Amino acid sequence: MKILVIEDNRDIAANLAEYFEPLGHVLDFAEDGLAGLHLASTESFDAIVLDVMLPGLDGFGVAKRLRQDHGINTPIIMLTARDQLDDKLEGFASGVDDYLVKPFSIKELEARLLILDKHGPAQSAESTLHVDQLEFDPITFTASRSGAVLELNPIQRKLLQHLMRFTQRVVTREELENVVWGNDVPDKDILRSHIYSLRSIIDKPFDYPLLHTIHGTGYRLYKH
Amino acid sequence: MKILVIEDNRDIAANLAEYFEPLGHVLDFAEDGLAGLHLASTESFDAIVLDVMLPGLDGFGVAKRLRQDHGINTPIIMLTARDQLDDKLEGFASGVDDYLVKPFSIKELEARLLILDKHGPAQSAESTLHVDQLEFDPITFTASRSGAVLELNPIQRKLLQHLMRFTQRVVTREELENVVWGNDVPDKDILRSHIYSLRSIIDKPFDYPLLHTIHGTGYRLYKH
DNA sequence: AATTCTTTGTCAAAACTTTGTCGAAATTGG
DNA sequence: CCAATTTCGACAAAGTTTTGACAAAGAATT
Repeated sequence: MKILVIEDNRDIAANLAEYFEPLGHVLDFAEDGLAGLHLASTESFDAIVLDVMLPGLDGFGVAKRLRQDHGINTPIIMLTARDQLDDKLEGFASGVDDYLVKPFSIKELEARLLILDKHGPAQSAESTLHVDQLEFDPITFTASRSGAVLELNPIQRKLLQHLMRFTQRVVTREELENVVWGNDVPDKDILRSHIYSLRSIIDKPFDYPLLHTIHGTGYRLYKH
Repeated sequence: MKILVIEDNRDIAANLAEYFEPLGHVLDFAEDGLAGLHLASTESFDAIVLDVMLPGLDGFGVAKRLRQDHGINTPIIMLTARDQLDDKLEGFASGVDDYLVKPFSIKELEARLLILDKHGPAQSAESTLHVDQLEFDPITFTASRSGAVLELNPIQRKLLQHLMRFTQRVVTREELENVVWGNDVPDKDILRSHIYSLRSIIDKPFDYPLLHTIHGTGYRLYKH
């Protein structure tokens, strides 16, 4: 497993390294929120261990920005101090998958990391998305426009789901690329092809388009 | 949602309360099997979270007596330790609706509770399952399509049962693998073979297929 | 308003991945 | 030991993703 540890306390970081590296895991470290955010959004990890208290950008900020600005859904385990228990709620709201209260047993951390690795980030039951005549049900993976069923392949599905979730704002190309390929984005132009094929399914057969290009930035899905 | 938590570990109970109560759910707690049984049979809950290991009457006993002696079919999610996975079958036989292996991510529990809430106790493991012309009786383990009896071996049975229980959503390969083999999944390609043999029994002899492939993800059993 | 430059759209063929098929070998349980 | 079940492997079929070349649209510069 490749794990990113965002933690400013060097003792804790060193302990984690000592325990996990001999087990064959690869750890990367960041000592503050911004450095962590940068690493997390440019490289690909199986999990992120994130302290709440960090110099500069705190843990919530990191989690929120990773999820919202970069479309990255690598599982995150948050470390909180016992007197910050209320923070857990804020943590879950910012997209954290699990938390541990400090001081924690390193074995417990290991167990939870393994669970996240195996089951992936728990997608809490999402409900059907609507944008004008468009409908997408993330449970059955069925999409339709004005009642007509749309056949989507996996990439088109991911793009549509993300665009529908954030219909109220412009979605950047980079963000879409992260949603589809994680941090291993293949080539600059490939997204264009997929947007084209998505359009030919969700827009072309209908009266007016819903997927609009924001030149120089990205796309936005909405009724004009 | 009103949820009964039957769990003797106070840390776990406290964590559940901290996470779920601010979300607007109401939790009741019991610290042993008998107390849980009493609460569950005198009050009404939307779901029960039940630990296997309890002082006195264990989780299976609670589930069995709730279902059999009290006729209560409130959805039950069972919490099992990692080394008790083999108990799963016993659990389903006692009327448990779903499982989580400890330690678990609280978000995963939330997701499963929401699913049970949405699809209700009608989906409980004990009642006959119907999907279009397909029928499966989980008590006698007999399956039929349009009245014709289908002979299934154990793996085919588990696959069909799971697919029928979750007919309303896409079931991932990984999930099916876990259902059949627990956490010791043998090899990537074996599930394919079993799906093939399941299809040749439940679909091939009939007019139209019910088991559909969701490319890149898994399968879904439904009438198109 | 014409030119150049950059970004985005279009499309089909090639490369690649995932899934289906089925016989044979290995394993399991009565 | 035998019969049923499960695993395994190899190839075929189906489906998906990438690639590249050119066209069209939009922005910037003169």
